[in-house]
Amino acid sequence: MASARRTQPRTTYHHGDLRAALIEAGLALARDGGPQAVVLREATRRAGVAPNAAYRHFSGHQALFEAVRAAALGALAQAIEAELQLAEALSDPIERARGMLAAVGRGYLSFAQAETGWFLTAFASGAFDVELPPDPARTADKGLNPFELLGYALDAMVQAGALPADRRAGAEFLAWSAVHGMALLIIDGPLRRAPQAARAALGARLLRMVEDGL
Amino acid sequence: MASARRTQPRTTYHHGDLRAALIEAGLALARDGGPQAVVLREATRRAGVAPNAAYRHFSGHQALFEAVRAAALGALAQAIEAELQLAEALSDPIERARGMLAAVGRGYLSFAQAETGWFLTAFASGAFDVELPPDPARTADKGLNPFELLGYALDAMVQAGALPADRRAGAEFLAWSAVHGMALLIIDGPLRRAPQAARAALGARLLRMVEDGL
DNA sequence: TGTACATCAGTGAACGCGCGTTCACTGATGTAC
DNA sequence: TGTACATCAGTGAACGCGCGTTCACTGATGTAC
Repeated sequence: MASARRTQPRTTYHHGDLRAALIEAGLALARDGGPQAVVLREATRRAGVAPNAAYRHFSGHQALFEAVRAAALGALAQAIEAELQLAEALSDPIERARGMLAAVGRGYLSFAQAETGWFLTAFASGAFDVELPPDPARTADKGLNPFELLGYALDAMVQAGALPADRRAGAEFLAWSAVHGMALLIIDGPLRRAPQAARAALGARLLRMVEDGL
Repeated sequence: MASARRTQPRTTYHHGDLRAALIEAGLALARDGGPQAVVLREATRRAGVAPNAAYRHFSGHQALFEAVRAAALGALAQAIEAELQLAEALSDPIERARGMLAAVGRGYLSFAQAETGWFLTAFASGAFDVELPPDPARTADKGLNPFELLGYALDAMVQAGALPADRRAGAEFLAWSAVHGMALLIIDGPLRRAPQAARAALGARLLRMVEDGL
């Protein structure tokens, strides 16, 4: 079942960059197994190394997991930022701001569907405490985490006059709730078997609801 | 750590109602440990019975878990229905319908906070397939699951003219997304440490957003 | 009403599993002189 | 430039853990005659 799929055997005694290799392996495990699949022993197997070698680089399983989670969160940030960039190019300020908010939502929902394992890993218990990883390859350009990107879009809404300033406070939580909830309905809930088109339509409707309702 | 806390030893060889006792024990485990804590061996320990005795009543761990989950879902339905009943007493039709929708949301959010373990168990992977348990003690009066209760409130909205009929279809998913997402932000997300008053205020604001945005 | 016996609900002991983690170790690296 | 040696990154073997599950069994129940 859990095939080892280790990389080609090393020729050197030292690995080179075991820490990165373990995170990479953990990321691969998370990708198609979610948080539960991030298993220290399997990560070392894939890195072609004895299980206890991991303890040179992580204090234990928990520490490895946190690193993997941070990386997954970084991947989500990158996905959102990619969507965001398209919207930021718009010239009309209001359209631009609205587009940005929708982009964050769309990026979030697409990522949840395209990278379900990472998504669930990113938000495994306690995930919201996690800082973005300093690794520039995984941190998106703006250096913001997904939550902060949402705030960024909301700020743009206020600046453009598309959102009354007195509704700005706490608006992240409302928008995030809606989108996060729908992501879970899609991943594991009643929308699990809904066709892609139906999901997309509901997603768009949800984003409109948020925009109107904020 | 996981203290056995078994009930007083049996005097009879036969247990009496082991099936119910195991579900009850599983429910207790879920209550303060979430879905992960529903462990077959521990449930038998608490029922004062050998581990394999469970196999007389359940095909395996999975089947026991499903039963526990169904019961947890039933408890949520009951909590929602209790809120719902208050709102149904209102005389003005529009106020009544609006009150019902808000009641479902409030019931959902309160349950998530008051019975976090059960809440997470009810929505553990694949939960939405689960039928309500036939056990009348756990099934709420209307015999509807939480999702259906939400639909019931939305129907009332349409009947009262508080929601355009053409927006009715799929409205469950939008409302559910918002409320479910906020429940998770509260349980495990950035609102984890928010004071109770702040949560309640955000919850009310979220429900208003849903109502306006639907 | 009493007895034979099939059926049912439990017991006791053991299994293999894969995990995270610890121990004492060895091979490789790089720095001081 | 060469050598001694501290330091670092890996190895190999083993641990205990608790789990779900299986096996052959025994005690209790209830039904047929």
